[in-house]
Amino acid sequence: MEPVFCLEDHLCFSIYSCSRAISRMYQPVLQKLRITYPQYLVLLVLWENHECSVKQIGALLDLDSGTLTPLLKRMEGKAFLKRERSQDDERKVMVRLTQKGMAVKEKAICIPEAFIQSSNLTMDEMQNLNQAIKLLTKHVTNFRTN
Amino acid sequence: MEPVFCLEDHLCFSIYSCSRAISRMYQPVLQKLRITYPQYLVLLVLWENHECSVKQIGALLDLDSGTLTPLLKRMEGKAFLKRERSQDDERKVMVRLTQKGMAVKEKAICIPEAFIQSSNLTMDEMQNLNQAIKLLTKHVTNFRTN
DNA sequence: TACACTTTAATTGTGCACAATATAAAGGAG
DNA sequence: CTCCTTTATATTGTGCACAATTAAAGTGTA
Repeated sequence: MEPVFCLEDHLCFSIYSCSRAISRMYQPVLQKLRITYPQYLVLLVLWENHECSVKQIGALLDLDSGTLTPLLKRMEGKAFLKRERSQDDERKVMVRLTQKGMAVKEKAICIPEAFIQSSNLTMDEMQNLNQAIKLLTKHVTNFRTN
Repeated sequence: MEPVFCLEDHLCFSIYSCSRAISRMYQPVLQKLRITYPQYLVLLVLWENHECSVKQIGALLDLDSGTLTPLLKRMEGKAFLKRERSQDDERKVMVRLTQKGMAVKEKAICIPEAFIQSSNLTMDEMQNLNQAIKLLTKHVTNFRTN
């Protein structure tokens, strides 16, 4: 009838909807660890790079200081990490995991595993989908509406 | 090194990230129409079904009243729609587009078009990706972490 | 009819996202 | 060494998301 405005066909909607479905699926596990999904992403970054500036975390997760500053403060409040100004460059705030922050890693191992199981995808399908979506993100990001 | 916790390989992250990238891409166009992305989704629903209960909108968009009630009030405030209690069933709030709400449709035509262009995907690729993501959403939604 | 149960919205509270602005430090150019 | 620009974070304000609770209307059944 009106294919252009059919909700069903909106890829943007299925992606938006999928993203929320995933974080709802994660919720029970994350709640046990006393973190949220975006906080889990920050931990992923810090497990890979032991010390990071706010800027670096933002670049990796594509989040700005308006999101990260309060989020990191909450995580510091729960003793997952420390925030302190860099000595060399007073503009930078360096973020570093505490023992507790490093320790959650063991308990979080089930999270990517649960997702892989729930997804019902083979590793190949998963990687292909991942590549396709990353490419889409890249195109969408670089696109400027005249 | 540690494939399980590599941010790069997290499909959940690429989906989350893509979703935000898309709504940022839409932002300039949506701002001209004085709506947000979730509000655009509500309009998509109402362009298809002229009158809807809050419940029905929520079922289609997978959003609850905690999100929809204030969102719909804002849209009512901007005269895109009317909210009123159903006569038959006083529990239901029926939502109906105003002339203005219907009229935006013409101006919004560029939104799905811009997305299709920006995505750099053929119609086939788009539909395949859409199906894949919907299937993933379904699996993730039905999955219960023991 | 009385009463438990279900359904539908609204409300409350917390935590993102993100635009816009502010502030302070760093890094030049002259 | 100044002035100017850039960079890094913080702050403010608006609008989602969503869990949890409340309240009111409908339904079923003894």
